[in-house]
Amino acid sequence: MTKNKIKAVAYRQLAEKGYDRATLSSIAKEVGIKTPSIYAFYKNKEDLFMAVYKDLLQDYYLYMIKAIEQTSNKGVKERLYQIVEDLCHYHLSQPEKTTSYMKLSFFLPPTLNDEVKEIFSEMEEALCDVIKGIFSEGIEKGQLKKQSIDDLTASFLCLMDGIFLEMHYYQYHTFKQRVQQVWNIFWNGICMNMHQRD
Amino acid sequence: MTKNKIKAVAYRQLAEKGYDRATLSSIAKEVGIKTPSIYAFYKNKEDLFMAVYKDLLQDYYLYMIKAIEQTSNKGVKERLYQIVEDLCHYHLSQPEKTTSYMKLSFFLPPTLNDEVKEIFSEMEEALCDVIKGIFSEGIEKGQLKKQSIDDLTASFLCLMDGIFLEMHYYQYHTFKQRVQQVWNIFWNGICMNMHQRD
Amino acid sequence: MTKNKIKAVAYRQLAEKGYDRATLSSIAKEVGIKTPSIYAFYKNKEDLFMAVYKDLLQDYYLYMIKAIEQTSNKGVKERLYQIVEDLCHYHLSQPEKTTSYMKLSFFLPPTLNDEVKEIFSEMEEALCDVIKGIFSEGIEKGQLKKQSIDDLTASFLCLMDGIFLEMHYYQYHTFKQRVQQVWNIFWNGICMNMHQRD
Amino acid sequence: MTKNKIKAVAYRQLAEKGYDRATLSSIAKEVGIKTPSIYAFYKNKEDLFMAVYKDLLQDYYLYMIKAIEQTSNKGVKERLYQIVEDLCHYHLSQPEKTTSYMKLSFFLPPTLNDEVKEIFSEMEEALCDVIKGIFSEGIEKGQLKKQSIDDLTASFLCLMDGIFLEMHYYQYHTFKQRVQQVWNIFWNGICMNMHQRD
DNA sequence: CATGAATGAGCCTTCATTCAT
DNA sequence: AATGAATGAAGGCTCATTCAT
Repeated sequence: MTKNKIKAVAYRQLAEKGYDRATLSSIAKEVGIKTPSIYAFYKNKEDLFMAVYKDLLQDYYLYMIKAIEQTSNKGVKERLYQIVEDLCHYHLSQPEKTTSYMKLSFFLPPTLNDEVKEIFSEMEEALCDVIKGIFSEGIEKGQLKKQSIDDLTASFLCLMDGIFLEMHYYQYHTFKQRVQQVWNIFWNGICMNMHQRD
Repeated sequence: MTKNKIKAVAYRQLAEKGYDRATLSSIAKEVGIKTPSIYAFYKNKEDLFMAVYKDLLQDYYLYMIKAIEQTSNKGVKERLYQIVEDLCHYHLSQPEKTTSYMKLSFFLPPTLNDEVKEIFSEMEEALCDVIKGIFSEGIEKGQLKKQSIDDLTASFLCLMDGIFLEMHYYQYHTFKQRVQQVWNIFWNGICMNMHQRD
Repeated sequence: MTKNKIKAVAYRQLAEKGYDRATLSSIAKEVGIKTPSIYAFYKNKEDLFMAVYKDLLQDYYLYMIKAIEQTSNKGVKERLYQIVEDLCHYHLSQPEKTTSYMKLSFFLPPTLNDEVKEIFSEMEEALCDVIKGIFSEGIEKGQLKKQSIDDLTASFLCLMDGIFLEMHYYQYHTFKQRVQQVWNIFWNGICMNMHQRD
Repeated sequence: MTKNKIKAVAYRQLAEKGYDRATLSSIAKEVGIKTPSIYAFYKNKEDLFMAVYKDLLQDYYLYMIKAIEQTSNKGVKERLYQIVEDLCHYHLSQPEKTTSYMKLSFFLPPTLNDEVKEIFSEMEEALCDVIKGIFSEGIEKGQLKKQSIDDLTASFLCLMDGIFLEMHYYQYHTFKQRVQQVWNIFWNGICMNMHQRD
């Protein structure tokens, strides 16, 4: 279906060049159609990229939610670690998506901003809820020190953001190593360690 | 001096709109000159933004180095915390610089990329060295657990990156709170805590 | 067809004003379209004028070759004279082409130079061959004095160049007269004149 | 004297790039001054190039007149040949002047055209007169066949134009050879050859 | 004399978009 | 559904020129 091919290319070029340099004509050329044909499927450049953005966000969201749910029968530590792992895996396995995602975050054309931000907020909230649930459980079960759940969540999300950013600077191996360390330190900071952290 | 005014405006618009949308004509208009006048001072759009970028990087670098040096007589914990504080202060006190800085990181026009990356690497290396020094000292003095210094440094930088990214999403108050938490957890993960973390 | 109309106008303006002053916008205006429309047909200003040049050279070449071939059943003197006549006729009947042709020779934008020169060389070579053939025949038949064919050809081409240049300076009548004289002198210099030149 | 240096550079660049591409700023750069400084010496770009053109024409004219006069005690053949030689020498020894001269002929900015043409005509007339004188003498002395002096002059000038144009296409050696041949043929066409041409 | 600063005019080019086919 | 043709708007840039210093 041409419509999807257009979206896919738009999305690839968004990652590569950003919104402004991802020209409708360059997209058309890569798809193998003429520029005006795009208008048969999308009202606008804005419209096209709105579709791309929505896909992008939803894709990430669905992936994370699903990944987290699959760990529901594991312990708190495993679950949290799994989330970090999943985050890494998601971005590492499709770096283009990640780049798009970043450009999306920092470089939205003003018009798109509001609508995208809304979707973004909704998603974040949902993800937050899941994570909060895990922390609640951890505290209830005595695996985590008693702490404000909101604080823990915020802290965890911050860690994920850090990792997310670093992914850009470092190469695969270096990156993996760093994730490991940050995780250890994080976990040791929040877990209920009897005499010693493990 | 017009030359500096141009650079300042370019820099403000870079933060606001990014490289592509920071038009020479829009810059000229804000400065209060006509577009071709820019060429009396800068060879190019690229040239102008190269100047902006160099300033940006150098400014940040000098600030951090100086800030760190001013803590040289304090203890390890204080020094590390101070660095985090300084990072925050730097970006919070001049959010435009930060935004520029981010756009710079993710959205360089291809030509500028190499030269900027080089400057960037040099700076990062210098910063790294300072931080490594602090960790060495901490371990020697028995304030930190014995750990690979490289690992500690990497971990600390990752934390700073996370904070850096978060600065964008959250508002002042929320942000400050999060920094606090991340810091606590980080410190507790690395310090030589006798019986209890403080 | 707009594409051809653009080329025709470009060609007229090239003759009138030369490459630099033949602005895309002035061409567009004369054609009755807006400047960017030109880009629907030609990639570039360079591209457009490349097309003009190629046409120009080919047109001249085809005309001369055809004209020469039509004299193949005549004597050497008649054939050579006919070539001179054809050259004059070609340029006199469409002076714009000639002017373009000259500007082309002396004032090519550097980029076009190489490609055009190549075409030009090919053409010249082909024309040379035909003329050499005529001289060979003339000598074999004893109508011309024995002389190096290469020299004769060179000499004849020089004569044509002279005429070509003069066409620019003088008005029709004067010019025609001069051609006559140069031809007489040339022919008398090369023909096998018994006692007297005729 | 800066004024003359400017003219010299203007003249060199005219030869190299033609009027339009010989920018005031590129001239200034080569001279080693700033663009507006040119206006201290010349009212205009047009004014500057008018000066260049006048020099060019006068230089050529003076050279030819002087060269011809120096042969006044020689025979007709020698004198005519010497003129051809001088023409060649003039252009070959300073090819830049020649190129300027040609661009001047074919590519004058419309404004300059009239004034330059006038100077040009005056010069040509003066040169014509000298040549006519030589031919008159040749006929009177019985060295040349009786022919209209105007025709002979026209014919000779045409020969010079041809040579002038060819100078552009061919390299030194080839060119010299051609000149020789054309000259022979020309002379044989006009001289009073008893039984045989020499 | 020389120049730094500034500018109006204009050039080539690209882009998103429209519309008839 | 697709495209050829066309365009308004705008962008980066160069040029000749002016003017105050």
